[in-house]
Amino acid sequence: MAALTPRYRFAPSPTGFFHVGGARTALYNWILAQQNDGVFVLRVEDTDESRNHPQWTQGIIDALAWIGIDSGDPHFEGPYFQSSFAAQHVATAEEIFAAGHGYYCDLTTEQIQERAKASGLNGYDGYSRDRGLGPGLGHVLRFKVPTGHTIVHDVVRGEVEFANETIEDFVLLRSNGSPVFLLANVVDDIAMNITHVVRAEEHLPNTPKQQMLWNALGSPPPVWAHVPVLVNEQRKKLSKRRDKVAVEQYRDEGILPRAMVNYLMTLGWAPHGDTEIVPWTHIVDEFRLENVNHSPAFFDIKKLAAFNGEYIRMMPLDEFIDACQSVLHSESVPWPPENFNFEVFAAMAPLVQTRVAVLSEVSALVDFLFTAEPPIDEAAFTKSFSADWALPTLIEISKRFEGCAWVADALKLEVEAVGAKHNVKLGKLQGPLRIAITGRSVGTPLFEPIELLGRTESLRRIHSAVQRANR
RNA sequence: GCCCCCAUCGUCUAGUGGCCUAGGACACCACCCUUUCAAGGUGGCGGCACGGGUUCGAAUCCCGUUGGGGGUGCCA
Repeated sequence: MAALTPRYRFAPSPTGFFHVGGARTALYNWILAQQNDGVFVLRVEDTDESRNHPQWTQGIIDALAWIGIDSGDPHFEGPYFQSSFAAQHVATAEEIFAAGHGYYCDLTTEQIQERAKASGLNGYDGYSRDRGLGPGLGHVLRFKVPTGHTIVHDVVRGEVEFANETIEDFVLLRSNGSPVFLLANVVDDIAMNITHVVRAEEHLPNTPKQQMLWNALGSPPPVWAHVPVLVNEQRKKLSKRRDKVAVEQYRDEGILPRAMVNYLMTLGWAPHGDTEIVPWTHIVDEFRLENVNHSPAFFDIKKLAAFNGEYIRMMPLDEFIDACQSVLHSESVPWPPENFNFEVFAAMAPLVQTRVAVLSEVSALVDFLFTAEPPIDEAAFTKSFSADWALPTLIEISKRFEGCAWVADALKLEVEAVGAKHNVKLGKLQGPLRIAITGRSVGTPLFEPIELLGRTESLRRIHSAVQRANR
């Protein structure tokens, strides 16, 4: 007998953007497919065709590509659209009915609730099981849940046992004849020879229903694995409404895909050893589904940013400069500004690289070099010039700057000389100068950018600040 | 209500009965370095939810309690 090719399905819903929780599950499936020489099957899940927009699916594929899941790879298959198999879903439901595993029911939701209230029991009581109803207007097809127990063998959690009596006869076909998600899912999984279903924990309570369906259709159920969900600070499942969850958003802010992937993999799982920053190949070698944690994990943006900072600092300089190109923008300054100069930026890049965690922070460190009139932080300005030595020393510095050699080291020496004279340390003394040049009180080392800015412009800014302080 | 899952520093985790005085990472704090801010270095703070068992021995196994989450749709 030929060995069965393992097939892992990744089944996101077609909502315009891609969820970080989904990204992690995708990664798990992708790693498993690679480890076992299997196939990663992408199926976009919605029984309602009107929601299958091509651009949404493309968004999912782009996001997958960003985190390193390549749709051109031989291990990648799809995308498939669940809604395009609707006819098959209905036909299968009818098979189930014909085989005696289902029955039609004409009760409305209100009637079911009334019966439940009257009997004191929960949910639907199986009222129509033996009424012999056929398909018809207002009739739903329900699955006849057998007696006994259903045991779900889960790679992550072990055996989970459900008493079938606690599971009501669930709907397969709506009264308008359309199939429900639960059924569509199983039919598609069987049709696509799916062998492993790795998905979020929230699906665990529905798994016995799906497993019954697999059995009713004469197929051995797949290997199940329910991984913990990602939660917000309130410990609630990450929600698109409340939380910042779009992978694309992190991409646009300058999170590096390697950092994102590495961070995501440390939620619910950890590589061996004392360091969590590990290369992707290492993760692929070491990851085991059996070792995935059982409890929900908080998606910590601060830690993500810290990982990203590490990855930024690991980059060779030219790669860093290159990565900056795509994200150089800021809200206050249109980017790239008129007088953007690549050479100048490249000269600044080494000073910037250790000072950002996210690439979008880059512009705020260099924008003053490329704008005619950098906006001035008023509060910082006032504070910097409050010392009695501030204005006189700055004037003195500007005088010295008029004649000295225009290189960073020389500029620094001039400022230090003024400091020695007034008995003010360089760290303090450079405050007013920094505000004058950059408009801010913190930033990269000062003298390199002053050199890059040039004598004329630097002096102009200093004079302008002196005037402002005099007002 | 009913069903299911979960429980180690603030957070993410290591831990699979003795290597645990519970290890690491992020965050936080202090110091060093320093041209502000970072980066880097050193150190610090901080945890096995609770109660019963089992065992010579429990973070680890069992039961219960409490707390959290999820599911329970003619949503996906």
